[in-house]
Amino acid sequence: MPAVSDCINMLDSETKAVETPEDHAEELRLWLRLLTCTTLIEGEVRGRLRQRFDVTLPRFDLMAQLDKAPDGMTLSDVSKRMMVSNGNVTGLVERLVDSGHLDRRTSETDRRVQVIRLTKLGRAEFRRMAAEHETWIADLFADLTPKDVRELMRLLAKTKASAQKSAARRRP
Amino acid sequence: MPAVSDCINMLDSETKAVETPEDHAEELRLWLRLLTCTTLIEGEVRGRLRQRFDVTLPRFDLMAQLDKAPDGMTLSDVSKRMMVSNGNVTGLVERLVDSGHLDRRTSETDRRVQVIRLTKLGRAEFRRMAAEHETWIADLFADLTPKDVRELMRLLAKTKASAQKSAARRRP
DNA sequence: GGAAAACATTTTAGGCTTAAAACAATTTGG
DNA sequence: CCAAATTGTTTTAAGCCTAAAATGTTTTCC
Repeated sequence: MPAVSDCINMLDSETKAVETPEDHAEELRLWLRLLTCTTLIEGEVRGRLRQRFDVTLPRFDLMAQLDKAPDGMTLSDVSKRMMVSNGNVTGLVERLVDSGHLDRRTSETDRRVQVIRLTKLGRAEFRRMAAEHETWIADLFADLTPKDVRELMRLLAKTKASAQKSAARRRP
Repeated sequence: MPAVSDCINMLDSETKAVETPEDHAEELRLWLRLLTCTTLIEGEVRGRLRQRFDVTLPRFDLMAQLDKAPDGMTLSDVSKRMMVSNGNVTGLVERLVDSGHLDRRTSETDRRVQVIRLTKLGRAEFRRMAAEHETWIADLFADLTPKDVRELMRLLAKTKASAQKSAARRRP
C-alpha cells in the first residue's frame, strides 16, 4: 500500500487507477535480507556442528524432531515437520539407522508406515549437541534485546501466516 | 537478559550469580521461526520458478547477481555475494554457460580470474522472470503493512550484524 | 631474482535435495 | 466385495552443496 505521494503517477487525470507495474522493491529487499540472515546463521551452525561433533545439519535437525517425540514419528510426519521431500527423509534416516542413532520399525497396524525413534545412543548424542547448539544460537542473537526478540517473533509469525495464505491461494 | 523475576533461581542466598545453564529458549524459538519463514518462501519461489520458467532457484539467483553487474563479476565475487562455496559456483556457471545464458572469459590482466557476464539471451530471460518473481514476493508478503516491512528490515539488519559479529568472534 | 605466501579456481568425494514415477498397503464408495 | 482412489514410502535421475585437496597464477618480501 504505497503512500499517497507515491501514487500520483498511478492516477490518470480523472483520478482513476491506471494499470502500472507496481513497485514492490521494498518487499524484495526484505526477502533478500531475510534470506541473508538465515543463510548466515545456518552456515555458522553447520560449520560448528561439523567442527565440534562431526555431524551434518540435516542429521541434527532430524534428531531434534525425534527428540520431541519420544513415541517416534512416521517418515511422513518428519517430512512435513522438516519441510523437505519424502525421498530426502528416506536417505537421511537410512544413514542415521546405519550409524546407530535411529531405530526404525514397520507399524503393527499399518504396514505402509515406518516409525522411527532415537536410540539410546542417538538421544544421548543429540542432548549433548543440543545443549551446546543452544549457546551458539544465543550468541548469534546476542545483540537483540528481549523486546527485539519479541517483536521479531511477532512479525515473523505474521510473515509466516501471509506466506502460507499466498501459497494456499496458488495450490488450493 | 532475562527479566528480574526469571533470575530468582539464578541467585544464591548471598545475591551472587550462580553458574546455571542459562535459558535461551526464546532465541532458539526465534531461530526456528526465522528458518521456517525462509524455508516456506524459498520453497514457494522454487516451485513457481520451475513451473513457470523451468529454471532452478540457484540459477535464478546467480543471474540476479549478474544482472546487477553489467561489467561482469569474478567467480569469487559471485561466491561471496551468494554465500555459497567456490566449487558450487564453478558447476553452476558451467551449466549456465552451456545453456547460453552466461559468457565466461579469462581476465586479460590476471590469468587466475574468470569473468562472467549475462549474455543477451540470459539478460532477456532473467528480466522476464524477475518481473514476475517480484509479484510473487509481493504476494507472499502481502499481509504485512509498510510499517511491518520497515520494522522487519530494521530488526533483520540488527540480527545480521549480531550474527556477523558472533561469526567473527569464532573465526577472527 | 626467487622462495614463500596468498589468491582464484577446479577437482574430488560424499552427502543433501528435489520432482516425478513406481510400488505397496489401506480406505472408500458403489 | 472389489475396483478406484488415497496414502506412505522408496526409487530414480538430475542437480545442488560443502569441505578439503590440488592446480595454476600472482604478489610479497627478503
